[in-house]
Amino acid sequence: MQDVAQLANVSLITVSRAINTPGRVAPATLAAVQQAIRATGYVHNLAASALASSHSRVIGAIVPTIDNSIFAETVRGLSETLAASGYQLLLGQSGYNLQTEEALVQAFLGRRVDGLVLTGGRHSKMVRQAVHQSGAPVVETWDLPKRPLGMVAGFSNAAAGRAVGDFLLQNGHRRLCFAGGPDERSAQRLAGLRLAIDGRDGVSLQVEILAEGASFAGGRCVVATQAASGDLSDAIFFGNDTLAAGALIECHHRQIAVPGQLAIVGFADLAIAQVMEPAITTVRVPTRRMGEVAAEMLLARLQGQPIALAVRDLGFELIRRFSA
Amino acid sequence: MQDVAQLANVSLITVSRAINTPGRVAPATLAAVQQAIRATGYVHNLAASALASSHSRVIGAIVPTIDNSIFAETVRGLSETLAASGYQLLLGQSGYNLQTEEALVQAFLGRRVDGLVLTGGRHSKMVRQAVHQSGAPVVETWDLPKRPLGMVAGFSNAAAGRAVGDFLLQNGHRRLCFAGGPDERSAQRLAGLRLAIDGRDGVSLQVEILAEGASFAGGRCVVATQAASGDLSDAIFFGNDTLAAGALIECHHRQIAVPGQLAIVGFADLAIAQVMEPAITTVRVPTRRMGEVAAEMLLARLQGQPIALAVRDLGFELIRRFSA
DNA sequence: TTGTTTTATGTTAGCGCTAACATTTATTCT
DNA sequence: AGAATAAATGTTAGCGCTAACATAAAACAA
Repeated sequence: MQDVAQLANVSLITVSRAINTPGRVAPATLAAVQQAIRATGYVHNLAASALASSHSRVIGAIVPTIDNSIFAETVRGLSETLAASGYQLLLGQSGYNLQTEEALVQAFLGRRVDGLVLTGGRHSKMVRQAVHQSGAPVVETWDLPKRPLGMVAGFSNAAAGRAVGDFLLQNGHRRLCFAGGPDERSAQRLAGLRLAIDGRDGVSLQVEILAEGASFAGGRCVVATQAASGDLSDAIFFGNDTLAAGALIECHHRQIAVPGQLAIVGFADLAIAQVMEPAITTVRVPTRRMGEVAAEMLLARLQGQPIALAVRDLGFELIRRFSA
Repeated sequence: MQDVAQLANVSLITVSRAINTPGRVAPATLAAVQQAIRATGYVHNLAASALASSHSRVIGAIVPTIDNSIFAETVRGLSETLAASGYQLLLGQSGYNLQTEEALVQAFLGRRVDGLVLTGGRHSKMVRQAVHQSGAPVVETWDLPKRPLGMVAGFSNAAAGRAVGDFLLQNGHRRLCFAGGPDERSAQRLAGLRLAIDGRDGVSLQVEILAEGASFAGGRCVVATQAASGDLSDAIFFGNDTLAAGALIECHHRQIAVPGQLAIVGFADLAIAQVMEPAITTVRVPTRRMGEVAAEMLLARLQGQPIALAVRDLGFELIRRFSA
């Protein structure tokens, strides 16, 4: 930076300003500095900048896993929106594990990230404390926590579960099954489903918790097990379209009519839900939008703008196709 | 840090050592410092640490896109291996765009990342220069560049294309079609396929470049177009299992026999390749392994270990199933 | 014992930048 | 024109940590 300043015949701080707030530098000076930057091949050291300004322009995001198309879309929305404002994304995967999340939050806070994006509303006590203490703005996504840590860009899993339940019951299904992953959001959807069932006579509910939250094999397995035991449900609500697609495939193999013998409802409205035969009835959630909104909220907060709505319910939509 | 030092009755540097190289501090002192850290709720400032030590413990990775399960697995391997060694992942998406890659590399270098992971072997001149000048170790993945930028953890797309070509020709297919994305690696596979065809009489090759590299719709479209024009190929090699699956679905709709009328080969061996009916013949590539190996190479280099093999060909495997 | 090596800890300076205030120069108003 | 204001630039100090060297204490050898 010294070299640049010398070459442009200005002081260090003017170079700094030319980089950070070009509007506050006279056009001629700005041009000279930019010229000098090009000539010297100077690369602005953001680590030093972060230290001096206590402002890192990095946002930390933690998702359960990235190889699940579901969260990948959220990450994509996040990273693109942030990149457009010169912010970078530090990515962590918690593997649906609160301990791991804790370690990641600690590491991110140590790096003095300007903000944090978390998945879901369930966190260890230490995380709640550390985040609070750090004062960094946080956005929780993929849920509508009762006791938010900060801002929220999500939807109600419980309401979605309830909507599916109502839909299934309205269609005359009575022997229901829920099959999802071991995570909190899945549990919320189940709770919503239970709410729909509550008080209704003659309705049964079987619950399958699958270790792997999103695999074809998991969905196949649920149908296979039920079919083998001769105890097929009327309808299965899966925590994921991938599971639902797997189930559908198993139904083809066993010549189980869908939705005739077995109705299938998925979740997330992944591309595969549309192309399966029959197309899968599912719940569309604002996967990508959550990432974008989370980024926007963070960005606004960092620019000192007051956030009108700190908790944004981005909603969901039951997409009725042909599998239920 | 001052507080911690005072409470533990040691100097600043001893606290620093207790954190960074606990082995070089007497056990009793270490315990005292750790106690003090807990008592004060001290969070080590890694931004300052990075500045002082010029060692950020951050690795920057750039993939074309993350919502493609293909790269997501690589990112996952990367991030998990890095996290295990206390390194974090700064993630960027280039959108298959060299300009965007350039901007990201610049930003990452500005943050003084300790290493860089890039996808593919094609980069703008500026990127090559900047990376070289920065001296940061780099790993290129998903390809085996002729003129590597640094280390490589990949496989030969050309060889994979050639293998598919040989396989298709051996099976008597003569009117071939290649359908892939607009990226360099896809082009390499096409080049390999052409090598297999070269000099053979009576073999034709149609090429379709799809804007969206991985969608069901793209695959369907290719088959639909060919069928509509009454000019169906014998075999189509898709750049992606998602495309291949889309094609298969369109074949079902149009009652085109696979592989009888049309043979289909995919790429990547995604989960969907196994569950389609018929199961898709594809090329398995070391998706996740590339991320892990890239991380390991970087980590080794950063610890000053000499890398035995700077270019690692992780290979591929033609998985013969029933669609070709 | 005395000198030598090893181990543990401390002191000083500085990583590369920006905040906060100070100063200079240009512009506006009466 | 001269005072008042605004715009552009500069000076100083320090962000929180660690490298490099310096020193003190402990362990060892002759």
